[in-house]
Amino acid sequence: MSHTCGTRQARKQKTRQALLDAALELLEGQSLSSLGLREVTRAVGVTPTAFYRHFESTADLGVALVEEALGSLHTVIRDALTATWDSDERITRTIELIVRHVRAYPAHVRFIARERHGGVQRVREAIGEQLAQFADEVREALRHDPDAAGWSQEDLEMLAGLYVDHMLETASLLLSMGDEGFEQVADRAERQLRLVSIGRKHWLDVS
Amino acid sequence: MSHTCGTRQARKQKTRQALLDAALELLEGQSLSSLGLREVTRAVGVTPTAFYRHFESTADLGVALVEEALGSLHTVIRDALTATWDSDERITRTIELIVRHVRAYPAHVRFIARERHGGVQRVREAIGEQLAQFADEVREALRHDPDAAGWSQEDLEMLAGLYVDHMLETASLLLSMGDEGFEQVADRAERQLRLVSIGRKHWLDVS
DNA sequence: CATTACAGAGAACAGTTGTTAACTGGATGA
DNA sequence: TCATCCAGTTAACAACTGTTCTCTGTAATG
Repeated sequence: MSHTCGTRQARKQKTRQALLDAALELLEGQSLSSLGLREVTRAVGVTPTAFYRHFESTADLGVALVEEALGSLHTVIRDALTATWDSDERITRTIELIVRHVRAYPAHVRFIARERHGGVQRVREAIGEQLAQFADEVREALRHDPDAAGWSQEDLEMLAGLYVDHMLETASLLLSMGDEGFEQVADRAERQLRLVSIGRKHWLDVS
Repeated sequence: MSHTCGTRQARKQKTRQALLDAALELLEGQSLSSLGLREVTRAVGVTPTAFYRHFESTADLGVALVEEALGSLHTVIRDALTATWDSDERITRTIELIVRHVRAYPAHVRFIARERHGGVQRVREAIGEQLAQFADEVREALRHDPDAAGWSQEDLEMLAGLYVDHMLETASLLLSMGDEGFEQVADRAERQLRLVSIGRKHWLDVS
């Protein structure tokens, strides 16, 4: 790597980011548990030993990638939750947000979908924690939703989990489709959310 | 390997199965894309070169594992679909079937959950095809269900997809829990299915 | 200006990998 | 009975892996 410009910390963070970027790109064709340290440094153009200045293993790098990938998703979710749309428009807008996010950060989405159940324990755990936090926020937002008034805490969690899982499932399904299938998948996901929405309206009728 | 007993074909299938079993066990701690050919043969106790008599690569072995793992799931699904329970009992029984299957074949479930979005394309495709077939069967069963009478083909597919995805999500969530969390997860999954069921009953009211 | 801190380079290590080729010996089939 | 087949072995190959140690040059610190 060139030692040409910028302050010390800045240059360090630059190569760190380069390592993350290169890893993310390499992970399009394999899973984290087969990602080699040398492979990453070779793609960046630095010595294998330089890797240790930033991460102590590829699993460690994976955890960093989780924060990067789910950090961007986090803002998207907060936006979707705080917006005050009516029930029907909210579904349409949410799907639109997902589609937009998949188009904007496909590698991030792929990484999360792949490593969520992947072969590296620490990374699985990191993703699990973040997703649990997402579910908590969704549940909290649902508490102030008129369509979920009077629901028990357990039922709110149940619904929040359904939404988070469905979001991830939709995102990774969008990824696996070419651009021509986007609309079809998005439409199906929208109808699925609508079905759930109808179930919500009549949930207290029976239980 | 010992050349001691059985006919020729039988011994060949025996080591083939041993390779599959060993691979499945090794895959509990990593993903397929990092599974080495030598690693598998070492676990079985045969020479690396013997591997080529059965598979041409670990990806090839992975495809074979897909058939084995989803073959057993297939019978479970058929049983659940053909049984004629009423709507409420069907949900309870279905969850019970999933729980039982996860307990009986945890390694199979883990493999499918991990490699469904994993790093090996051919295996992803093989799983995708099988799951699409599952969804087709579910959709066909839904066609004769009174609670889905008058639904369009697209809506039936939408619902079937929701069910298949939810089944897999539930199964892999059960896997990641210790035995003590089983009941809780199963209960939540059951309520989620009930929510969807309520949505089904009122689907035609609005669309 | 002199000193220290430290990101990255360089070289070497033991161990592993996938793959090839030639070989062995017991089951198979005429 | 004898020739054939073929699952598995043996040996060797170049290439690659993670990790350690020593070194270099520049930015930061006083």
